[in-house]
Amino acid sequence: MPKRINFPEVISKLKDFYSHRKRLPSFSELQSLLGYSSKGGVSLLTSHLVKRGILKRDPSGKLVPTPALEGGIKLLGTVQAGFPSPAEEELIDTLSLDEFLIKNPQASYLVKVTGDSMIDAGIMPDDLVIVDRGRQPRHGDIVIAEVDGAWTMKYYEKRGTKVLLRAANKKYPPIEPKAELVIGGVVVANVRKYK
Amino acid sequence: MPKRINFPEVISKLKDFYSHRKRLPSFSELQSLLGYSSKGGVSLLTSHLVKRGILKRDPSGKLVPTPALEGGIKLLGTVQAGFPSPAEEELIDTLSLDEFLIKNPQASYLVKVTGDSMIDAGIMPDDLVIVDRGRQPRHGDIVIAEVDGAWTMKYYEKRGTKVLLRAANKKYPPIEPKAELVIGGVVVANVRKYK
DNA sequence: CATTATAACGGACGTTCGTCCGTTTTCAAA
DNA sequence: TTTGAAAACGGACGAACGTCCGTTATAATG
Repeated sequence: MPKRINFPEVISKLKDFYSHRKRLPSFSELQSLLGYSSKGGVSLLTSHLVKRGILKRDPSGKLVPTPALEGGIKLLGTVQAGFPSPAEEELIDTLSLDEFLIKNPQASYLVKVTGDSMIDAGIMPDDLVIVDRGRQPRHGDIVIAEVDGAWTMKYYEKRGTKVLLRAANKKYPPIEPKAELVIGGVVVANVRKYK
Repeated sequence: MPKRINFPEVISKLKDFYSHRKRLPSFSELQSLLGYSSKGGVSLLTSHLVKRGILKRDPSGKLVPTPALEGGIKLLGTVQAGFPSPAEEELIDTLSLDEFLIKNPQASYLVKVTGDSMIDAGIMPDDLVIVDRGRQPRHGDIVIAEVDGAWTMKYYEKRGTKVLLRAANKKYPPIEPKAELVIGGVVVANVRKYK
């Protein structure tokens, strides 16, 4: 039996388990997962993981995962910084895109973009935008609005007491809504998946 | 005591618990959370939640959350479809951005974009790109590559046996790497957060 | 070689967990 | 009013859980 714990391997197995099962393994599951033959050993191991910040204990003393386990993504500076080697991976911060992009999960929706009316703002056809409908639009926001019975995406701009809806594409003229302006929500993020 | 279960309220409380604690509540926790005075009642309730697809049971019989609980985001069609009312929310599919965008969590990184070299591809300064470094670049992919000691983002294009790195901005001329071309990874997604 | 610290073993123990089942309450339909 | 179905109560039960602790094994140090 070895004396050193292979942390990268343990962490990767934990990640695997958590991302597939959406819960942490119990001690006995960890036991067979990692090849221990006693629960005591597992107990020691988990205390190390807590020290390292891989796991933590919630108010009631139960083990819960930290962001490091939650299927998130490692965070880097800018491209210039280059890429980390596997050895230094443990130092890197992990981030959940869901939590990062979505403030109000209950009131947010993912909508596929059609048309090129916002292309100059970097929003292209087939992109997905995250729309928060529980948010008051402010000058400069991109909003989903109902215009003449159809829903479109536009910049929301205040001109004195009036409101102007402007596309990010010179092909389309700005719109000044007549009576009532129905806002479906504010675009809080744009997401594009390649391939 | 009522006879009908208030599912929206139960679901919202479950979401709350899961998104904050990263685990499901135990039966006794559910009991006090929902104001039951017996575990039997909770047991009945959970079986309803399983039937409705809010929870499910994993191979070992333990309760685990479905995507509907996992802090994900509701999925809609295109903008034209308009917005759902709270009443019909239960029907909507939920999606985790992490799982949707990231195939290889272990080998993926989030990198902040500097410069405007890919602006015609809709990748703007301060966007975040998800880079998968465990993937072979193919013709047309956007890659992170080391050119003259600096890391940049470019289209990866095959010209016969040679490789051309091309920016999505006419201001920058294409680059034909001389000797070795170091690829840091393939850009698999682009993410922009507003405000 | 002797010393020391860490890791794992192997049980014992008390607690919590979730299921089960008979009973009671509530509501709606007949 | 009677009947039936669904929801919750209230406990009992066995199984699983995680902690604890003394012992043994391993490896690094000097």
